[in-house]
Amino acid sequence: MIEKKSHKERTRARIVDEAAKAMREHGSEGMGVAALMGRAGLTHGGFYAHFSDRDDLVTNAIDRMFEDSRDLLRRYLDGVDPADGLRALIDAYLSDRARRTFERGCPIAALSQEAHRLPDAARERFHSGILFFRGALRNALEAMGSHDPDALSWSLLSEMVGSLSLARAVRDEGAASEILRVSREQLKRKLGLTPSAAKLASK
Amino acid sequence: MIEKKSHKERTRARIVDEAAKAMREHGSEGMGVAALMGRAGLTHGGFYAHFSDRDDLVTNAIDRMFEDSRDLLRRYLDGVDPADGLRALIDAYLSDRARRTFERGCPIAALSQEAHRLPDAARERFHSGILFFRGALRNALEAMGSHDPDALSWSLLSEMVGSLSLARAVRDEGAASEILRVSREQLKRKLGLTPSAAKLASK
DNA sequence: TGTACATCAGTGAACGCGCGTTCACTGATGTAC
DNA sequence: TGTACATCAGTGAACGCGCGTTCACTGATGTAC
Repeated sequence: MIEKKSHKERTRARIVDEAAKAMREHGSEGMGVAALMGRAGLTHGGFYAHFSDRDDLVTNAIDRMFEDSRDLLRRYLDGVDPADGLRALIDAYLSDRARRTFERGCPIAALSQEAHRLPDAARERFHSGILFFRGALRNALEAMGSHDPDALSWSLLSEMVGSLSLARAVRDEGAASEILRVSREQLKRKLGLTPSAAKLASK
Repeated sequence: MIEKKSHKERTRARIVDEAAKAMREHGSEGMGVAALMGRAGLTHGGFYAHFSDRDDLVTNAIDRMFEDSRDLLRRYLDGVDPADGLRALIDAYLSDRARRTFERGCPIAALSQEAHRLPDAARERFHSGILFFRGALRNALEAMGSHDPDALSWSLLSEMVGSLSLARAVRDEGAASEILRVSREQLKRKLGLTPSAAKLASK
């Protein structure tokens, strides 16, 4: 049986989708209710038929962002060789494309520096999202037989988030690309994922 | 001859100091002119005797923050063995104390994720600040005879910034401390700065 | 040294504006018979 | 199938509020003589 969503449910989902996009680009405080509703093709007054207040929306938008992260992690890590998956994930996460794409990018790289200012409920979901993301990395590292996946997963996530944040902050395209390239190489080398290392291992 | 600052210059410096603190905690968009002037012991109307507009202040506050960074880098890296300096810098940057101290913390860890929204002039200074910070790390790595200081300095800065941002975003003190501890250890090991490595080298 | 005056850092009321939120209303949709 | 009615998602005017900014004014400070 196909699960039908009511008209209202679909409208609400559209608002949350737009909020998740806008927050990644303009920050949680930089997204206004009126502008958001306009992007969803509605007028601002209807907002409160869907959410108790703005904080309620922010909380839902955070969850929505981490659903994208969950999909990303599944797409790269589920049902494939964990080393291949991690290598591809690192390349995608630290790509120039990801750097330029704010709307659909990683919520941790977009919002972790303002997480401490999020309303309580939203911050709680953000926290859970970080733990989930790190858990997926940890499991992949463990599956590929890495030593100390507990530590390496935190270190990996730290450099991924920091490198993408730095690359986006820098004003020079060349420098931005270099920052990402360096971290891709350093992380793959550190985790034993370099093509050369793989070739050597298979010989 | 002692350089005397006029009363107005000292007042202006006080406003910029407070702005630099407030922006690191509340973000560049979360600092209001009236609240800021109140913190500096003044009323809001006087603001425009010192700055052309709010953007002008933000630009000056960014510069002010990176002056703190410059002082920090000098304190840890100037006139000491570069490996000792880097080790101490990493321990300080990724300390629980630094994690809790927003007001005087690293501007890159506080604002890089909103740098792309800064007014043009401020963004330019932020960019310069990042290059300066990275340059200091690069020089220290080069001085200690590290291979590829160009790449390692970017990678180091990325993990430092990412780790501190993550540790601040997480809601659990234990997890936050662990994130920092892991990156301290991983970075020192990667750069050949671990006490054990140092001991081994001196034997 | 004392008086008169110019300077100007800082005050505080006021402005237009956009924010989040409320609410009386509209009009399309689905159900009852 | 057609009509009458209830439901309720969405509209748009209005609200109080805090924002950045302006400006006429104050009053402390420093200089001229």
